[in-house]
Amino acid sequence: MPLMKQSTVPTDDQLILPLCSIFRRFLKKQGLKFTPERAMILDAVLEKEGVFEAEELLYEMREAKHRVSKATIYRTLKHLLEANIITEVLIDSKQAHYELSFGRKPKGHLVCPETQQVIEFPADELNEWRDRVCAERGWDPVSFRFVVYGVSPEARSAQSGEAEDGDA
Amino acid sequence: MPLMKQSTVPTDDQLILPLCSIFRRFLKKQGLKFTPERAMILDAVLEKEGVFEAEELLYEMREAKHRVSKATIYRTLKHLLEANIITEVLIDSKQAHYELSFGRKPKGHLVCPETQQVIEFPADELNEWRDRVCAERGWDPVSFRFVVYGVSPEARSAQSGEAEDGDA
DNA sequence: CTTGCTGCAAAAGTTTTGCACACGT
DNA sequence: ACGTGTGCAAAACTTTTGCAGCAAG
Repeated sequence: MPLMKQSTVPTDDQLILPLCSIFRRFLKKQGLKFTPERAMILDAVLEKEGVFEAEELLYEMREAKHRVSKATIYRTLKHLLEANIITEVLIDSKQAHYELSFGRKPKGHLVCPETQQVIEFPADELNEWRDRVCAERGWDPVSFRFVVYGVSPEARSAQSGEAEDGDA
Repeated sequence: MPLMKQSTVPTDDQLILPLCSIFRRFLKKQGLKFTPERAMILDAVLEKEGVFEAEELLYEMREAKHRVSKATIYRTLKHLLEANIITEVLIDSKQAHYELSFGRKPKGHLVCPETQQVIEFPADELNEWRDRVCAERGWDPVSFRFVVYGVSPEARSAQSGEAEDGDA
């Protein structure tokens, strides 16, 4: 495989350095600083596959003996959002869920409330919807979220045991 | 167009009675009771146009001299969700937003984070997406949420005053 | 009557903030 | 050096829950 700049969707490893500098540049532009804590948090975010939560990051960084406070995690997530490196995924209203989004095509999420499963699926075609909906009203499109709720096979089998519904 | 039972979307007034009995029937089926508080909350929900929050209901019912506690509102909203009379609209992760959904076609939501505006738009065609996404993975489709984020014209003009971005 | 319901206030869970000190730039 | 950042713990907020008395079926 010959050398290529970064054309197709890069793997995680290929992503780490570019994202690091992108974040750095973003921070500098805002007059903010690139601290070890922020670097560590970005690293932790890059490790994650799919959706994650703030508390999850905190826990994993503690495991890895990295001392970062909850407050710093929340503060940094905010910057990562502004830098468009991560995105909020709206799964439930109780808690924020995030996902690495930099350089990736838009994704939808298939969620099973019973089992808490979250499956990602490609949803780039919905950009057309996004643009049309905005255009029709004179808005500038920014992004979209598409979440499908369903019953996963796992939930369905788990459900078998519980008689409940019976229609009127 | 010959006579039809209740084909088109009914107006709010037409909705009140049916929904009341539907809620009643739902409660009975679950062995729950139809109390004045629950009736009042359902009424308040029917008054709302578009998206609303729990705290909003509480406030408005206080205004109307209806004594209902916060706890009861939350508890009732939960039942209304189960009865499929209202739906959670996922706009941000901080707070739950609800919307009357009974007998209505699926809607999408256009949100401007700057101005807090929320505009509803028809999105029934996305049911096909929902079904396809589920079918491809052996899930049973339940529902979906489609939220588009954008900058509203109002936000754009408000923004004019603030110089900030300038690219690197 | 029996069982569930309400209100209150306290609890729980997530996210934010004030402050004193420490550290990138 | 200056201006931000960090950790900690307390605060802020939304939502849930335990309990004693009350009301629907």
